[in-house]
Amino acid sequence: MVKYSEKSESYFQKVYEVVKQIPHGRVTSYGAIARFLGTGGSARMVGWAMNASHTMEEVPAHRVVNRIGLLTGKHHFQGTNLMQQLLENEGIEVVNDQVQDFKTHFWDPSKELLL
DNA sequence: TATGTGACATCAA
DNA sequence: CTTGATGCCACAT
Repeated sequence: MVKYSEKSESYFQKVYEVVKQIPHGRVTSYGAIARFLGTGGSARMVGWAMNASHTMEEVPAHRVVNRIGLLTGKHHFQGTNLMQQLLENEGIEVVNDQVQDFKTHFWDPSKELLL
């Protein structure tokens, strides 16, 4: 059972903010977000935050993939291929649940966002 | 307080 | 190159 409280205004909130700031047509990795937040090794936490994201706010979790550009969390979306559809809708080529030219579409918050 | 969990990341063999 | 094992940290029970 992974259904938790509705509001976790903490680390999750920070993750959401970063994810929301992802430019249209770009994707990032959990590790990049985690490192940007300063937690670094808590990349798994980012994914966990995403888990709650779809139940809390409208966070473009489809723009967040693992470091190899694999849509690991697509099963958490409503549809089976919803995540891929969204990415393709933004001009990102996705094949076999994997982002093509991931390095090209990659968006590093610590570099692009620059805080 | 302690234990379990997670949509990852990284290293070793 | 592929597979396995470990670390990691925040949150929930």
